[in-house]
Amino acid sequence: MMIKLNDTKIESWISLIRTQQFLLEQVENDLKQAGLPPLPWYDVLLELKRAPNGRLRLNEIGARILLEKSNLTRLVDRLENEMLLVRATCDSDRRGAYAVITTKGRALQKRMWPVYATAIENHFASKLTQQEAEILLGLLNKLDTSIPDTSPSN
Amino acid sequence: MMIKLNDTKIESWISLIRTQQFLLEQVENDLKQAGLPPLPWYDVLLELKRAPNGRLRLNEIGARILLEKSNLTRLVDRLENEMLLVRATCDSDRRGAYAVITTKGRALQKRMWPVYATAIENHFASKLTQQEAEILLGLLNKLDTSIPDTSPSN
DNA sequence: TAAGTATAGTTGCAATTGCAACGATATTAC
DNA sequence: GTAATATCGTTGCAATTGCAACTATACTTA
Repeated sequence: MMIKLNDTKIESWISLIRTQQFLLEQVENDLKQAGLPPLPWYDVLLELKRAPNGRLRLNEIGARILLEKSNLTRLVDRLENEMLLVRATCDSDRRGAYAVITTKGRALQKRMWPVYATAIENHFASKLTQQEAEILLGLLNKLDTSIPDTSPSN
Repeated sequence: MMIKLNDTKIESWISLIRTQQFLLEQVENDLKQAGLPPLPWYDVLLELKRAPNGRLRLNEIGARILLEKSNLTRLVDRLENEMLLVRATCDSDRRGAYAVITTKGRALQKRMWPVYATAIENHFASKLTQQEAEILLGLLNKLDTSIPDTSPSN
């Protein structure tokens, strides 16, 4: 069963893990240097901002960003404490809760994006040509048969 | 400064983050299902196994696998508690410590590899042709100008 | 409609992480 | 040689994560 697993494939697996970890650290670091909160905050705010009425079930957020539901609960807690979003009850399904982005939340998302974008550019995008980025994207898409899609993230 | 950052590049950035996170979760999960410890344990054991005399400065381990030094200290603590390695003092630099893999440590590494390899095959390698893996590796290498190298990992 | 099962979100707890401070050496510059 | 500085590894602490248990509500099936 391991017949097909050769060195190149192992190397690219390791490289995928390490490179992502390394780049993510750099980007998180840039955010921190700029006095901004970590990336998961951005992810949540962005998803909310994009959603109609700036509201999404916790549920749906969890599907978009890869996050355990208990961790999401607490991430939302933190954002709510900072008044970046508020929770709203859901009438159609009373087990559920909405998260609704606030003006303050929208402002923070807006403030984070240029820093995030610059970090992506510096640590990632500047190292690839346009064509290479396309190829990379294609390969990554082959790898995740089951991940929710990812549209441009500003 | 953001002139060059277009949607394809953003998408491939996001996809890199998500895909790696997703795949890593799957692989960690397989390890756990098999009753085996998490990947960082394997990484340390593998580096030690490869090193001459099965010994490495904590220092050097930290350089090979991406890990904060305080986290490494504690990871080594855990492995030492399980007697998978032992610490040894370093005479040439008395601030430092060696980690030395034990027979039990070598055995665990050997036991983990087939499970890890199968997981890599199932979640990653099987989704790429040989040629695609090579291209991916090439692109990833362009992205990390500064990561310590990664040779085949069995 | 009642019983059984599934799902949404929360909570408690233990394990892991990240960060800053520290002690002990090494290294550098004078 | 000695003071200043840097590095190695450890520790304390706060924040984050992962997991399992739990409450409340929804769905399914008979």
